[in-house]
Amino acid sequence: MSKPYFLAIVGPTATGKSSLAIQVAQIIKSVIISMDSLQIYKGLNIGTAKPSEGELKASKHEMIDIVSPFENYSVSEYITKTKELIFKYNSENTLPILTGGTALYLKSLISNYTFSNTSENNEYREYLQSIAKDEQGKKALLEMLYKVDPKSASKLHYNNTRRVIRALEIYKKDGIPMSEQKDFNEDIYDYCLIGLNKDRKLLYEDINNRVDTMIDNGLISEVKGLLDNGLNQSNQAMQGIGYKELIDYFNGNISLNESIDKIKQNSRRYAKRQITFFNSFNSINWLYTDKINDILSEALKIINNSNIKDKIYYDK
RNA sequence: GCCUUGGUAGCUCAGUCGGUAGAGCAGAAGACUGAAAAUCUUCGUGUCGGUGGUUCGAUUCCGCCCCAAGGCA
Repeated sequence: MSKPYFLAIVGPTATGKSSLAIQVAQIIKSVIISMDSLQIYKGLNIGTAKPSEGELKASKHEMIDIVSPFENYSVSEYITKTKELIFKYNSENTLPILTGGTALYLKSLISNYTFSNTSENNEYREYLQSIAKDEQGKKALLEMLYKVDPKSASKLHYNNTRRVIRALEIYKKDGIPMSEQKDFNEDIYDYCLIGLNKDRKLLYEDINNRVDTMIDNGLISEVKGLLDNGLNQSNQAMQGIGYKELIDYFNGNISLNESIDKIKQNSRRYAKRQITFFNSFNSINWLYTDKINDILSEALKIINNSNIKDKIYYDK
């Protein structure tokens, strides 16, 4: 029996992943599964660079606009849903194309993280948070983790309160440390990974320009509208780049220009973090868009030489 | 033209009572298991404006020059 299979097109923001994915999807009669932690939210369109209506019509897209911006969403839910989609499309002899910049989603999928059954425990989180008020408290929290899960603790810095708390939360659930959670690290999928990147300087220029375009396209009124609907900075969806900075502007903390500069800066830093994370996947075929004329044919070449080449059906 | 205050890291500036200098921001590198566009870690050599002088030794004191801002004419 063959393994489930997919193609993924990844990379930092503003490298043309979506556009390439749509082109490939049309050629190999495929379907796109978005792999983006913010495009899942309804109403966040301009700031998340969500595909246009035309693009959404040109190819079938999954995992876009699937939750209300008032709700929280997690990797675990994403993985569960995406697995189902991969199985479903494979059963129809279709190669799904995962596209997006959320590296954790891809990593969780291909490492087959189980995430156990330890969902969030808000009461406990608040209690732990109250301990971590100052440096002493943060160190104390990490000490608590050392007592129950030294392996996880040794990998964490006491300042990374969020992760320390998460590890304690997992232990609290049923006494099994995070580092002992069953982890099926076997390759359960056949996949081909294509990464898009470009010269850092060019990438940063493109990011800056894209932010200006988003502003021209009405990002400010998009954020205003979301705020008018009752969202605020405490909503998970509003922590996205382009949203939190404009909220700071609307709250009167910074000027509009400062806000826009901050959006550009945070986008650049984000892109760098994405590159770092994706670089840790050693099976990515990188394409530098500033060095290659015909990205599409290069991408197709890679796919046709990959271990999923038998899963491509040009006509149906 | 004269007076005043400045000229130190990409930027804003601190500092050296004379022993070749350090913060914030920017930037770089990295980590990543139910918030991931999140969260976190590490990284600071630069003709101390130029040039002469004093000195064992000057970015620091003195002279002159250049540049900038403000004031007076």
